[in-house]
Amino acid sequence: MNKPLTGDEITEKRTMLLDCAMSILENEGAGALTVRRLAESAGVSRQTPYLYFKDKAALVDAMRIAGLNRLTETAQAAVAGAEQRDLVEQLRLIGEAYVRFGLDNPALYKLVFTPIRPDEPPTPEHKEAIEANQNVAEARMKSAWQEGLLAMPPDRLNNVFWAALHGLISLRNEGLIADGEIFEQIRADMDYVLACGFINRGEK
Amino acid sequence: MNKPLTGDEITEKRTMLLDCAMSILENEGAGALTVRRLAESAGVSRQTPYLYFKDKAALVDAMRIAGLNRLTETAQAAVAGAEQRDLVEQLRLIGEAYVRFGLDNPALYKLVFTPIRPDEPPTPEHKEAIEANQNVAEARMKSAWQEGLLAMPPDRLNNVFWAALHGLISLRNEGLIADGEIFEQIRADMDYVLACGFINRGEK
DNA sequence: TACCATACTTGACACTGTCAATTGACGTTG
DNA sequence: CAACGTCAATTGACAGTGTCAAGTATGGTA
Repeated sequence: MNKPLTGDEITEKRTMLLDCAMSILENEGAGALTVRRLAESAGVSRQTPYLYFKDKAALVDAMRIAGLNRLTETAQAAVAGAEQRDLVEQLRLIGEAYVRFGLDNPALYKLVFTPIRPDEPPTPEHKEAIEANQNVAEARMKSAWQEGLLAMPPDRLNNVFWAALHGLISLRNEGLIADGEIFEQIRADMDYVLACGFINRGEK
Repeated sequence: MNKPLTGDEITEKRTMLLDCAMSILENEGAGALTVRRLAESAGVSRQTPYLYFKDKAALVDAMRIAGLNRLTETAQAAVAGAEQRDLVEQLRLIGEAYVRFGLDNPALYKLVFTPIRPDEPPTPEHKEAIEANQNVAEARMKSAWQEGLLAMPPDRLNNVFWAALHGLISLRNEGLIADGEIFEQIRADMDYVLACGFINRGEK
């Protein structure tokens, strides 16, 4: 190979490397995620990842965005068939999908929400991915707001809602909540938060 | 020096090393926190820290616990003179101290709430420190619960309360909330969460 | 005075991220 | 058609990391 790569070839190899990195992260933990290990696992030479990612930090950033998008899709899929149902019920489904994702992919979840370079601001792409992620729940809340169902502005309710989920997942990832308890807990917490935000909840 | 160190000497040197590590973390960021750098800054030889901490992970664990205790003390100090005031107001003070701590010591805050070894459970000492930290707010909520002021069990309200704070601080640490906004936001969010948890809030 | 337990230091190693020089395969051009 | 030049890909090298293991030195004890 000698000629300049087409844009497609570049993104293809990038996603190939990203997938490899993802499976290393899931299967062997964050500690095993090293550039050399990635190169070996991808069947390329040591330095090749640097042709597609400026840094290791850039690689991890890309992983973060990919993980975030995956989380967004998971949440969207959770409400895919329930568009007609109660808004509160939809939010419950979203929250549950969110927590399940955090439990199923603890390493990825932590990676997604742990910035590597605290000094530098997040890239626009990253910011966009986060907004898309938050929007899954927030869009529902905006609908509810327009229908006059909400006791507080939707972005604020979404903050509290998301923060409560995030806090619970973090607590569990630190081993401070037993696996068995967390699903009841998340359900009850969601109910409380939503009860706080909605003027009158639907049923049961 | 040749004779066995007394327990006091050991803990003295341990805390000396811990303080050094803390100031490195604050002044130069987490990336600069290396064992060699710590040794140099403490005026001892490369390997000396290993005489007092089994691992680098053990050192960081100790820092985590120290930071957690410092946070606990900060929160306690925030309500020290306000024991007689409204419970909701006390919780506001605690929450504000909490957020202020997170903003003032972002590196330490992140360290405290980021487990290094996700596989191993937290040590008893760490667990104890976390419980003490959570207890600052939870004790107030238990009082309120006994006075019949709460709409939900105190531990659950505390979960939501703490998770909302933690989520907000994390968001800011990732640069997703501007510094100027966060204090109004935290205040409003606290009000909402407490309004959710308390049957009837105090005043204003 | 000789010893020796023990705090501390230095040597060494495997491993990391990453820069710089090298290689090697192809389309272009003389 | 052959020499070239371009550029993906590889390998060499280096500083820096955590940490084991061997060495050094110091001061109480026999």
